[in-house]
Amino acid sequence: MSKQELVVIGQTDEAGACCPGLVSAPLGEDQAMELARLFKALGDPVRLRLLSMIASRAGGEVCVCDLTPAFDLSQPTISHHLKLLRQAGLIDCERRGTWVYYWALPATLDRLAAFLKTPQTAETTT
Amino acid sequence: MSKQELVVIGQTDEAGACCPGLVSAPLGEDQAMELARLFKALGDPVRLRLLSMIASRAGGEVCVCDLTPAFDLSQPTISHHLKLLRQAGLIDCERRGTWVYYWALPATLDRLAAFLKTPQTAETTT
DNA sequence: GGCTTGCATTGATATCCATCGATGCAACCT
DNA sequence: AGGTTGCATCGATGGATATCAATGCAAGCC
Repeated sequence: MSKQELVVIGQTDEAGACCPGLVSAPLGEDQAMELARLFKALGDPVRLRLLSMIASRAGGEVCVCDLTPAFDLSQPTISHHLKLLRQAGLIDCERRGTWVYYWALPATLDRLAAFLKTPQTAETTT
Repeated sequence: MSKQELVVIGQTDEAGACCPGLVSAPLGEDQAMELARLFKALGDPVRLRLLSMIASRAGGEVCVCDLTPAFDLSQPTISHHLKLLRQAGLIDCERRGTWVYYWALPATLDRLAAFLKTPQTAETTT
């Protein structure tokens, strides 16, 4: 039997607080749980479209009244998905008068992107 | 320059380039559905750890017999998660004699990373 | 105050999913 | 052939989740 041992390398958090990358070392349980929460928030087509509509908006902000009619879903359902995206730290919102405006939090997106990136392209970040 | 020399299998998209990025333009329904399937596969801590264990392995391959004992789960459950990762195009496997070996498909990971990456992070610390 | 609009919350429900034990199947080993 | 090991598949089940109608709540308007 080829019983090899998978030793979890010490999570060397160098220059990055949480996770040095999916490929660099096996994930610990805690990190996996936290990251899975983020990816789960992206694992729905409605939420992906919502996030994309918010993040790609030129002014950086979108009113909910501009998001809801783009879907064939009820208003509470859209509100529910926006809440999940907000709880995941992907977007944030603010009420301004009658309307509520949402904007994207690119730090979380970049963190996930860095986590997924395989280290085959050598580059130097500032 | 800096042309990618990797043959990206998953990008044989007849409708042109699949997804230029989450931030560049609102996602269509079809693209959102396909990408959500991928992110959903990553939205589980067990699958994230499995993928990390596979992708971080030096030789590039891991035997299932090395993966299963790392979890407090039954063998069918691990097999189920591996199947989902494989259906998502994140890993692939091959039977060699008695054992089955899994390896990562970095093209899919890079595609997701590129999709999440924001154009340029301009120090957004409000 | 009373009415309307925009959005969030609640409660209910149908569907999905992670997990398990049992079983099946392929390959190796006497 | 018979037995054993490694892994996948099946069927069942409890918990999570996406969705809706109804309702609540804040803000503007009459």
